[in-house]
Amino acid sequence: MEDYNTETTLADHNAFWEDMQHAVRFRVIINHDIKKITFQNGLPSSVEDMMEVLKQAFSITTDIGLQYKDTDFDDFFTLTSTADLKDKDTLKVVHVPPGIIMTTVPQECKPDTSDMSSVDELLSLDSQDSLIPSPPPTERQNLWPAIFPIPSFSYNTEMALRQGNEKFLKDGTPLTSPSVKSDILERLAEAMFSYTAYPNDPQRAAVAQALIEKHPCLREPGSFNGCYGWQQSLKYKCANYRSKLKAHGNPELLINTMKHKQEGDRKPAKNIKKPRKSEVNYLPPHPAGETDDSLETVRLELVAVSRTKDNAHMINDMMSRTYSCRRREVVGQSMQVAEFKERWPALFDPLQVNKLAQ
DNA sequence: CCTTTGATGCGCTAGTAGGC
DNA sequence: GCCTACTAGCGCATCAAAGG
Repeated sequence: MEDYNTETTLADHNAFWEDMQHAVRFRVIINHDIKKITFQNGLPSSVEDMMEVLKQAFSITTDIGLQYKDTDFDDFFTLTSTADLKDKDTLKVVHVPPGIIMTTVPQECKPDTSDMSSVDELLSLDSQDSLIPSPPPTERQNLWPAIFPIPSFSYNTEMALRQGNEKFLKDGTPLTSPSVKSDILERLAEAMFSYTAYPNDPQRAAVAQALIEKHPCLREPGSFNGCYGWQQSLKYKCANYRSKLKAHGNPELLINTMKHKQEGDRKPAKNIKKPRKSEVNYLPPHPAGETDDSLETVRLELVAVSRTKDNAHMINDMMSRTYSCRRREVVGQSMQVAEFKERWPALFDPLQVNKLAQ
């Protein structure tokens, strides 16, 4: 996420604020980013307003929920009132499916897992407990929305669009600007990627349609549906965007590169791995500071520890650390259950299964 | 009726051209 | 150097026709 002058932007949101008080500061966790935010003149009166302010401040384009860290339990709870907050509290931004309002504990916002039966699907479960690490950047909990929400663009682009729309309504002149187009494509690709790394044709068409509906000046005069060019550009952009993320080491995409395919599978279209419906944590990165080798050592220790008694806490910790390894084995190597069981005996321990099912 | 086969279209990665 | 646009070569899913 880009750097952001939070306090300047917040000044624009005075309309949200009621009771003017002294500055209140928060530590805000967004995926792996940890930010600071200061409310100079008191807090928004409602949680919804608070979410809006945070979304604006941190350029979040998707629907979010808010959790706060309770000092008694030392754990996160869903925020139901800004009155629960005090200076220097920790807030956590969680992504929720559009239309779902979080009014209770976070576990109830998990995706539907009632039909999950395989080990692969079992491992896909997210959890707030200690078994699975905190959400990685690639986690997806939002299903593709019925109506795609067009995100906000850069300040320059928004200004150009505002003027462009006014001109379009006056005389029908479409807006064509390479820099505006580039910014729009980048933000749309980012927004689509928050739902899926591989948007299909109907999905891209829906995005293009939503774009020209929101910004009529982007409608293409010669196009049969007004946005076919945008559909094509989004297609190219999604592919180029994936290439870019690959270069940055995104594990979900790296697994589909020729280099990372097994011998004999090194063809572009062969054995492409995509997340399944309802799947989250598809291929999370290793925890900070961990490598394949270091985690392999942990796995070997885990196998040994699994044979001893009174080790639940240690196993929990080690299973948590090695979660990303198991995802790689399940997704990348299509391992047989028997072999998987041999490598990860603790996973099949009743205690661990209960933890996953919670 | 079921299975196999071939045609077709879509979408993937890697690589590249050309513009800025 | 980064971007969009494009191509080559390929795998995969789908579907209709052919064959047993």
